Amino acid sequence: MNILIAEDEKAIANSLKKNFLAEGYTAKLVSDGAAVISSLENENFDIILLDWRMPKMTGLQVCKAIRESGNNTPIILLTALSDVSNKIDALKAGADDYITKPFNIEEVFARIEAVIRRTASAEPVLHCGSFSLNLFTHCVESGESSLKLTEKEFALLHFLVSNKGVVINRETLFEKVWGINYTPGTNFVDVTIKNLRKRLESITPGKCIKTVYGEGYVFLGD
Amino acid sequence: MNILIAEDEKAIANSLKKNFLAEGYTAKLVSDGAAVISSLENENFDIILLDWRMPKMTGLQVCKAIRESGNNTPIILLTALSDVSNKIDALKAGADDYITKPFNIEEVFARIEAVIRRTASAEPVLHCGSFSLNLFTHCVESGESSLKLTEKEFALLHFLVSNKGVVINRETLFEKVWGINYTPGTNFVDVTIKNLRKRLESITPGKCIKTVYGEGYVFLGD
DNA sequence: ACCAAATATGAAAAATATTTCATAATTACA
DNA sequence: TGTAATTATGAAATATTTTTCATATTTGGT
Repeated sequence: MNILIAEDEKAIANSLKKNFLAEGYTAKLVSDGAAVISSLENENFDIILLDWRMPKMTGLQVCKAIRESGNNTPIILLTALSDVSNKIDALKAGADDYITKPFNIEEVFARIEAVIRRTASAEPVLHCGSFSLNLFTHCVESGESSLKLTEKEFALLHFLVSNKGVVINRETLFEKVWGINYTPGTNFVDVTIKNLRKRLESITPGKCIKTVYGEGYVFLGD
Repeated sequence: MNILIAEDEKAIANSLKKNFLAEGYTAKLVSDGAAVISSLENENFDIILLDWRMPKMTGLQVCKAIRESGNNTPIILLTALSDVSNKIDALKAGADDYITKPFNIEEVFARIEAVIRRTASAEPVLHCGSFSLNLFTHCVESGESSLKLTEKEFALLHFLVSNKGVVINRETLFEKVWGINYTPGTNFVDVTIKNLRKRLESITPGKCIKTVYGEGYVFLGD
C-alpha cells in the first residue's frame, strides 16, 4: 500500500507517516498542491490523503485539478471543519471520503480500507462538475439518475469534457468523433450537439455545452 | 516509480534493486509466482520485471495469471534465452516487453521508460489468448485486425471472457447482458452467440466459445 | 433595425441493431 | 438407431441510431 500525504502541518503529517510505516505501508509526504500534481505524474499511489487547507491552493482545488488531469486515485480530504456543506463540496470536487480533525489513526485506517474497497470495484468515470460520465457504460450519471447516451453522443461529450474549457471547432470534433476527414456540407456535429443538450437537460439544469459563434463548442464545468 | 522485481537469482535481483534505488525508485523483491500475485493484491506498482524461469510456475504462467486477475500493470519478462518464439509467447501471455540476459542496466531503464510511455496512453484491454477485447472502443483486436462489436455482442463476450473457463447458463447470461429478468421463450442469447461466433471467425481461427449441452456457454482461452 | 452568416431544429430517409420466430441441425440417452 | 430435447441459423419484423435536408432562429457587424 502506497500513500500520498498532502498535509501542511508537519506534526500531523509525520504522525500519519509513522503509523503507516508501522503497518508496512509506504508513504510520501508533500506540503503543497503543485507537489501533489507532480508526484502523481511520476508515481502510482493507492490513496491520497489531502488536507483541506494548503498553501496557495485549497485541498478542494487540488482535488479538482487531480480529477481534471484524469487521475482517479481515491482521495480522502482531511479538514478541521465539521461543516456538512464542505463534505458535499468535497464529494462534488471528486473526493471519495472526508475525515474531520482531530481524528484517531484507527479511523484513518478504517476509512482508507473502506474507500479502497469501494473504489476498487468502481467503473472509471470522468467527473464533469454536477454530473459524471461513465466511460464503460456510456452513461451520464447525476445522483440517482442515469442516462445512456448513443455512441456518437457519448464520443462527442467525452471529447468535449476531456477538453473542458477549450473551444473546439466543428472540423476537429467531426474528425475525432466520426474518425474520418471532415467534408463540408455535413452538420452531424450540430445535430448531435442538439440531441446531447436535450438529453443533458434531465441530468443537469445549467447549459454546460456552450456555442462560441464562428468558432465551435466548449464544455464548461459548473 | 515503484517496481516489483520477481527474480529467483539473488545476485541479479539485488543488482537491479540497487540500481533502481540509486535512481530514486522504490523496488520490491520477490522470488516466486505466488508472491507476485499476493504483492499485486496489496500494492500498486508502475512496472513488473518478471523472470522467465521461476520455481514452481514459469514467468509465462505468472504473466498469464496476472492478466487473468484483471491486473494491467506493465510487465517486462527477463529471460536467458534469445529464442524468438519465446518473445511471441510472452507477448501473447500479456507481457509488454522482453529483455534477454545478460542485460546492462541502461537497457533496463530504457525499456522501462518505453513500456511505461507506451502503456500509459493505452486503453484498457482484456487479454483473451490470441486476441484482446478493448473495453473502451468495444473492439476485438488481434495483431493488425480490429473489429467493432455491437453492444449486446460486446457485453456478452465481455462477461464470458471475464468468466473464462466457467460455464454460464442462459439465464445468467441474459440477466447480465440484457439487465432484465429472464423470461422463458426468448433466444436472444443463442442468436447473439451465433453472431458473435461469426464475427470472431475473422479474428481468431479456433472456436473459443463452446456450447455445453444442457448447461450453457463457456469462453475457452487458447 | 437590417442583413448575411452561422447555428438550431424538426422530421424524413437510410442504415444498423435488436427481437421474434419458424425451421434445421445436433446432442444425449434409451 | 430412434427420439425428444436442445441448440443453431436464416430471415422477417421492430426498434433505434445515424444521416440528410429544408426551414427557422440567432448572432455579430453595419
